[in-house]
Amino acid sequence: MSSPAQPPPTRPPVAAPSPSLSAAAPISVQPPPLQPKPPPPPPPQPPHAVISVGPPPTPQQQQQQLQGPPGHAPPQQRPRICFNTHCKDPKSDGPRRRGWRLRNSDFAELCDRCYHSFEHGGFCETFHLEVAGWRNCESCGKRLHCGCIVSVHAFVHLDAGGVECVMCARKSHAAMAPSQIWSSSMHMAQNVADRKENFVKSWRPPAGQFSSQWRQNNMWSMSTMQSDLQQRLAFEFDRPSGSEKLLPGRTFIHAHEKKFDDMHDRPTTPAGMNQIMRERYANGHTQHTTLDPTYAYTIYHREGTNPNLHDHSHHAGENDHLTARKGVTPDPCSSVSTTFKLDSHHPSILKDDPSALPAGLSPNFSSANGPKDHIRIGPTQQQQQQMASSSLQKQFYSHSVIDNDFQAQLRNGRPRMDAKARSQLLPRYWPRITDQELQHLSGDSNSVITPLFEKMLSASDAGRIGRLVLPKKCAEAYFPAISQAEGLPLKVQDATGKEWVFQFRFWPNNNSRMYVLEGVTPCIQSMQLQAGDTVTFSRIDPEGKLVMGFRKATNLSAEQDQPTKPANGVPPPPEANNKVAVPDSSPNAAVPRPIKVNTESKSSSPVEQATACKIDKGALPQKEGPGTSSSSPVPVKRKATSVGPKIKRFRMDSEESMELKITWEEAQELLRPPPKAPSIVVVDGHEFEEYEEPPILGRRTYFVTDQSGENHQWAQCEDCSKWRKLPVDALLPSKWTCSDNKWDSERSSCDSAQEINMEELAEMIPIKPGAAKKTKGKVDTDNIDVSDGLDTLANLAILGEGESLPSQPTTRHPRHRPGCSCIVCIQPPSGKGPKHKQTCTCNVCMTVRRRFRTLMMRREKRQQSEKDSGAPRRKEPGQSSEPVPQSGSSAPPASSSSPPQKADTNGEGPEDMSIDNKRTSSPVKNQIDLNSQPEREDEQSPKSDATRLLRDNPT
DNA sequence: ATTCTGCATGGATTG
DNA sequence: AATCCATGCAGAATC
Repeated sequence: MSSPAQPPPTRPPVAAPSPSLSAAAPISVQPPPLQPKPPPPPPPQPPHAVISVGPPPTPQQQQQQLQGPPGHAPPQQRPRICFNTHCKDPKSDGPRRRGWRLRNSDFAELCDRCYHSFEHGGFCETFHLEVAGWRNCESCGKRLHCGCIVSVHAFVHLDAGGVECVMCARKSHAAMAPSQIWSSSMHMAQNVADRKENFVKSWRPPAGQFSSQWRQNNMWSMSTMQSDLQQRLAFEFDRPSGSEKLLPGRTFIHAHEKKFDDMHDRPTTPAGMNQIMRERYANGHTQHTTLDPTYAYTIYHREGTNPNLHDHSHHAGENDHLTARKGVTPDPCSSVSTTFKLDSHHPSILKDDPSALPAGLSPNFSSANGPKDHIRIGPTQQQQQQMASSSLQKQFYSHSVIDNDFQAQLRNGRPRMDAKARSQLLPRYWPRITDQELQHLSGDSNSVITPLFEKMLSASDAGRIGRLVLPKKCAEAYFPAISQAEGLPLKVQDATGKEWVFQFRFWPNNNSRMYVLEGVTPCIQSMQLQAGDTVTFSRIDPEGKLVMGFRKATNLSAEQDQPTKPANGVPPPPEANNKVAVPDSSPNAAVPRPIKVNTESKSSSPVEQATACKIDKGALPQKEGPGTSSSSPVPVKRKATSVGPKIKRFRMDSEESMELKITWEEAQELLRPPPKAPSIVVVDGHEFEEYEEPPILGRRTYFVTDQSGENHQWAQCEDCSKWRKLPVDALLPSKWTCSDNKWDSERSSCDSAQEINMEELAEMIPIKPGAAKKTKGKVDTDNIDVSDGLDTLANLAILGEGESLPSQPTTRHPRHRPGCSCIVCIQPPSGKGPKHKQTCTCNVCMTVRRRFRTLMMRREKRQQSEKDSGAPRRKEPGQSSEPVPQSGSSAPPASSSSPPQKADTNGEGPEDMSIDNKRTSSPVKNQIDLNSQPEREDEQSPKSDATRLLRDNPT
């Protein structure tokens, strides 16, 4: 079912995100049983504590909010300090009124004067006039403040950049979308039954799972509604400074929501409903001037009735029914519109997108407890709600130019969906899409793209099985609800606009479910994705299409390197590899975006940033990197942990691997012959040095040729960091101090001054004049024009012409020093050019010769051994476990039993060195072949050319 | 023999 | 401790 597909004829062509967010919505609603214990009263909020870090409002607090008319004095225990940092008399007496909503779900308490300013929409003009962040509406030119929490919802971002006041945004949207949206909504409302019928053809939920059935239905026919609903819900969260942040309030909700993650078993209780209502009231979403409070109540009630996230996407049919019962005009249009305003602050709402309505009304009315739940909310509550909503609205949403309430909603509303989603989903699933990316990918400026989630492909996901495991919460939140394992086909569009149909299904697993998308192989392959790459799922509204984008893993590091984008900062440049098909920008651009999607480096919110950091740093090391949440101005209540161990795996190329790489290279440079003098073995008239011990890591030195032409090497004292000039042949241990300077008694103490100053020294060796100590691991390999590293140099020599060390395409070897004329130093990588002479005594050549001796000796031993044993075929050196006879005084197998790994394999070395090269094997290498690379090692099997050459050319 | 399918297992992560 | 989810595995289906 992975074919790019055509949706089943009988099914609506939507792979729309399901009520999921609905999931989000219900989630926000807390069922009674899970009601949190009333936390201790929040500590007094400092006047400037706009970014509230306090605990989320307790139910009691919420209740207070509900009961007390907006604008009324807050509880007495609260500090009577005006929240407005610019208030001239923050401690003035008088009641405190509720201003904008804080990120902790609470409300800024303002003195009477500031409140009035806020209420009349002149807060920013009054208090923020001198503050940065003022822009002009692209349409009407009106000045808009875009830099504070108060005004965050007074404007919308345009797809093409710039901002527009909510009024203009509303107008423009109304002009372009209504009809279609409406038709969509209406259509759904009218044909729910039919659609359901169609849908159910292939899937019929078990009896009693009505809600699921609805959700299913919604998937096909009400994706738009759903998405709208999701967005709407998303708006319930505050978005300070225009960026998403993890709100304490949300966290609070989240904590409870989590208990109900499983939409399949989400309890429905009156208490839960009440909770929801309180919350909504607190959010100021309840009513609206254009709304019928009753209707609003109904909506909430429904939601509360069924906390199931997916229930939000219920079709209009139910809504109508409910409406009728509530005495609300069943007019779809009005209801839709009303719903929108009531429940959502979603961009679409701003645009009067009716489609959202159905979604909003979706609550699972059919749920068994639904009706009862409704009933449980007594008239008193309703009244309270109405009052509260009404007043709250005034309080919070009265700044609008045209429609104060509306604008107020915008201000205080939040793309809850995203925020909520994030609160629900593990950070590793948070969509990390930048506005620019989304914009870039969004061809239709009218579309609102809402990033849903992303997932890094595991080996299994990217494998040929074609099954993409979906994070459970993501699947349940954004994909259609499924009650049967068979699942249902899901239509997904990729970045190129191509549509694919996957089978969205689940497997029973440990009393839970494991959601998978089947048939993704073709899509994955078309995107050329592999394990470690990331796929992103987003939704395009109002179409409600699911869009699947991707981001290549290779980009991760780059992304991670990007600086974190400030909350209101300029969007970072698009990531080249990010093919996220979901332009989110839309949401961002056209409307207060449900989510500031961003991801790590581009996170705009502290939380995101924190997460991002974690992803970055942690991601390398993986997920939970060092918590960076500390940097967040707001206490992040959720652990911004996880990026997942797998991610770590995939990002190994970053810091850790680099660290390893450096160490590796350094190790090569620092190899020293073992302290014990080598034995001299004579083979075929050639003397060979044979070391019994493996090489050691010595101290790094720099070889220089002074003005007089004399060669020296410079080493730094471990203790005092002074540099000492040493003879060229000095081999230093890894830990070397001035006291070990046996070559210069005058400077054999750290008390002795350095022979030359750092500036002079810096001219000779690659050190920074000011650097007392050079970090070992930070040595720039490019500057390693002088240093030692027998193995490296030897390999360089051995590799000979036409071949250079894998990562060091240079003609210089670690032992290189000015004036060195060895082949390694003078010969270009191509191998062409002057050959070093047979009499060359450079380190390279010497090492090569040494290796050659070892090899020859070994070979002789083997031959002798074979002769003795009569073995027809000699064993490979590496396989020989027999003790190697010592032909010389003590020429031990310089390197245990391993074969000469790196004897020249190309046989194309310089003529005079060719033999040596071909037959040389570094004793060092035999012990520790730090130069070797897996690939090369593979090539150098016991039957390697080197060995063969040795056999064939014993001389 | 290979691929598909469904489920189980267990390490990793979260609460 | 509970949960998630990457992966393994066995049986079935298909080539």
